[in-house]
Amino acid sequence: MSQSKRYLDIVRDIRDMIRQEKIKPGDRIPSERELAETMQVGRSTLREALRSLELLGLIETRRGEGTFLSDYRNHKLVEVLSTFVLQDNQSHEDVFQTRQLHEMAAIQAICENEAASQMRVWDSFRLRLKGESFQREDFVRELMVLSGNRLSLKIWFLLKQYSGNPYEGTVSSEEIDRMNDILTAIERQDADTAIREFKAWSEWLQKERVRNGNYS
Amino acid sequence: MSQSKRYLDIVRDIRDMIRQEKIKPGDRIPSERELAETMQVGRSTLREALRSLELLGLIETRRGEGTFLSDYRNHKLVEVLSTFVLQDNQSHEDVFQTRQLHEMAAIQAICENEAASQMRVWDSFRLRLKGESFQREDFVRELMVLSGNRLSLKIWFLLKQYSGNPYEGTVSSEEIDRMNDILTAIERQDADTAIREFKAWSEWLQKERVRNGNYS
DNA sequence: TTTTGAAAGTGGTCTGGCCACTCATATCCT
DNA sequence: AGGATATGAGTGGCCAGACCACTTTCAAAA
Repeated sequence: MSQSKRYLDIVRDIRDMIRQEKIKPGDRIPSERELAETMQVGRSTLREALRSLELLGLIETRRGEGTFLSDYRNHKLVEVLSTFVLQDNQSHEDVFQTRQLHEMAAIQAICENEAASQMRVWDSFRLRLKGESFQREDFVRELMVLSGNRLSLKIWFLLKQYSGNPYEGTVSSEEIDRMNDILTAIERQDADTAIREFKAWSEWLQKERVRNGNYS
Repeated sequence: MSQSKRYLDIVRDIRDMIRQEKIKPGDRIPSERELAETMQVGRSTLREALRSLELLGLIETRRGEGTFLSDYRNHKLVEVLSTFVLQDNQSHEDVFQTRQLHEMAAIQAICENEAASQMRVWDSFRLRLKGESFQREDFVRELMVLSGNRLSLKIWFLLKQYSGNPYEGTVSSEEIDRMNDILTAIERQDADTAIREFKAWSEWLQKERVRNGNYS
């Protein structure tokens, strides 16, 4: 099996090892020399696999200390991929649309959930909206979390990074009004309105970014 | 600058080289030995960078031939999603909802696209619907493709596999009626109806699977 | 007890080599 | 002459061994 490409087997083996041995983020994994021997493979080949995993942000290596399993939320993947891939307008558009798709679906889910739409979260939101340092991203992330779909949340998280911090910065006074409208619609479980308002804000923000040339 | 981690510099250098020399997808990039020399770096280090890029799907290496720049659109974003995000215990429900989400969004996109909703594809569909061997999966996949969002298509494909062939089998006569309704709605660009009908079918099918215990 | 420094362990890198494979070219046989 | 075959150059895949730079540890020295 697996004709050529030993390093790919190693990537898989390491992944399996991490699962089976229940290695948690932050834990140390065996040294390169040790792994190379147990896997019956040259150290350079093993390193090719490790470097790949490191570029993905799955592991973190510290000279003189060892190799550690890192928190997957810190992956550098998006950085690398975006610098290579995002020259393509179609890709850029696809990412935006897909991200927006998950966001709107989250709002839909929240509105359909009787309990969620009556939570105190909304009051808390409004309070924070008045504060100085309310970040756009907090607003959207909270919505994603409240949707209850963890898979969707994770996909959204990756896409967000991939498109280069689309929600960077704090909200302006105009945006506060928009957000209040969205929250109000959610509270009365009016999904259509909430989504329409959100979409309008989302696309306004996107145009704003393009105008300011906020691309990497 | 960039103390330690030469291979990261190389990743960047290669990217710059690709841009400046206007290397297009499918083109061949210099050999490992050649690159190593021009970049004043050992071949093993150079290889670590190349393997990383390969794992991301940015380049393609063929033994005996060389290294080639691969199509940006083949980036491994979704594959990464699968290994890093899908690995932990996700409920079937999350996967189902997210898959359905992408499907409904595809229908929405098709309906909003004037050209797509007037394509001949629909006639072709109807013809095939009458045939014996019409697979459920063909129907949905075609919709995903027609949506035009390749990223969404990839995510859908992944989720479909992950949930164990939800569209296995051929359509029954009852389903043919459902599908005809969906197609008709799409043709008159009635997204709401099309989505509602699709959702009904999708959830009916899901219940059918649960009843038959068709889980992987 | 505190400081120091040597040793062990680790990742980072390079060199040089061998193998397996592809391809273009030259050569040989019919 | 034309088609099959052998050869050699070029390429990626892999390995062993060697340094280097760095962090940790712990025992010896102050």
